[in-house]
Amino acid sequence: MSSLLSKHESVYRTIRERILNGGYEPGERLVLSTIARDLDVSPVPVREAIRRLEAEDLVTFERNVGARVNTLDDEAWEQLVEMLALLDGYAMRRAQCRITLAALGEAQRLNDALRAHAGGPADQHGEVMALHRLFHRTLYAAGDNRYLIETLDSAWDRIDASRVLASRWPAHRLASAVNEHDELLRMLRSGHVDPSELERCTRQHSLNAIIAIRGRGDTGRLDRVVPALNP
Amino acid sequence: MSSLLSKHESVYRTIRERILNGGYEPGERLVLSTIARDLDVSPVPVREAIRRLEAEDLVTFERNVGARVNTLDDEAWEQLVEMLALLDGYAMRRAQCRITLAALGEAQRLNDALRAHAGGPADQHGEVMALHRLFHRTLYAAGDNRYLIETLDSAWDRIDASRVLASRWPAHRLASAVNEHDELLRMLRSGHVDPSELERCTRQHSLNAIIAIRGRGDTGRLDRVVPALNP
DNA sequence: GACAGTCGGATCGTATACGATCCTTCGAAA
DNA sequence: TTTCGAAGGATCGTATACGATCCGACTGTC
Repeated sequence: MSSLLSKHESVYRTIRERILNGGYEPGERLVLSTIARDLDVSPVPVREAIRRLEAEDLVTFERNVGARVNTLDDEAWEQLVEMLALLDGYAMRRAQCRITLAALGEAQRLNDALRAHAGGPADQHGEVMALHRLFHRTLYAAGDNRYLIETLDSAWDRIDASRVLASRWPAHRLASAVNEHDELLRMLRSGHVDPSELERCTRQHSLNAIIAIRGRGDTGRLDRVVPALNP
Repeated sequence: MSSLLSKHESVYRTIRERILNGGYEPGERLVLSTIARDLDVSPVPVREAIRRLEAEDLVTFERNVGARVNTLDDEAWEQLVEMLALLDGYAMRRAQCRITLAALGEAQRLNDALRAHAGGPADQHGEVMALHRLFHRTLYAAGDNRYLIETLDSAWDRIDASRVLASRWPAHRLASAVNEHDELLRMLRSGHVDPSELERCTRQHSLNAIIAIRGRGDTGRLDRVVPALNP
């Protein structure tokens, strides 16, 4: 007789879930004994769960003090997104010669669903973020490199946990992003696009999120170099 | 009265060290109670250490069975190096406009030390690998993006742990790598190199390691496209 | 000889207990 | 009023204990 998940595993998933969708805020303290009582387990499996979250850079643990949900200042957030842009762009390059028609169709459906939200009520931010992440995930999963996918997922997790996009993504950026997605899908389908060019455009699409959050405006275009983050 | 490190922390470092430099082989079992006795602590901090190593993808833990040092098959190894090439190339691009003369000099010294090993006895493989990794680390640390650096370090760790380079790096590859390093340093110093070009060449340098291990030969050149891994 | 079933040792999983550390609070002296 | 220091509570850190699970070996049957 055994449950499917060990206690440590289910505790891990529960805490992680709460961090990612705002149940625990950035900076919030995670007290072992409190969580243990809350989830009806002893502190031991909770400690193990927190160690894993620490290794994933979702929480910070200070000896004899305890754990807190990580916060991201503006500079850290931009550096993280910059890495995500890099990985996403390359994953797209790999996807170009591997993606199936089914995956392309799925991505198109997700982007159409996103378009339906553009200009809509701002209180569906959670759904929009989930759709947007799923759109990208569908594409980079087609790139079929385990390490790229894991690192991308991990980066997205930390971005979600930071609540930066959830609280500061400008509403008008969504429409631009949807158009850029369409453009990327066109490039994928065409079959005649230089891989380097596809990678460059995909990277630029992600970097545009930084520019939008910085409030420098938003080109919504991939076909020219926007103010470069790195000359 | 307290020691500098908690037991869990020092256990973590000890195990990690052994995994990285071959004290524990890929595939080897890590038995909690044995390690605990060996390091003179109770099994509890050992479990925490193993959880962290699991989250770092250095070991795999199976419920009710135990932990093993991770193994990398050829395909996984190539995918990991491919990601490393991507990150390293971009870190170099960032470094181009940030690196100091001191860091450039340090990198040159490390590469000169590497050159001194080329053609030398093959039993100094450990030192060569350490120098090589340090050379790259000096450069991408200059890129000054915390996430790039952490992800690169983590990827190098897993590559070291796999023992693939330690056991299969062809001796002749070292001389080529040293020349490529020189070429990259020249590009960094010149100040007139297109950032995209620098990134491309740096990426290619890392990808050449895959080609060398595959045994397809080794161009030792960065100025033309070698048989592409991704068209 | 092949196979199923049972037993036992090895190992993991978690609860509990208790000492160690930190941080806040409160009070007394300057 | 400010500062120093002691006391107490909150919380962490680790050892120990013991039940649960897995796996290999042994035995008996066909």
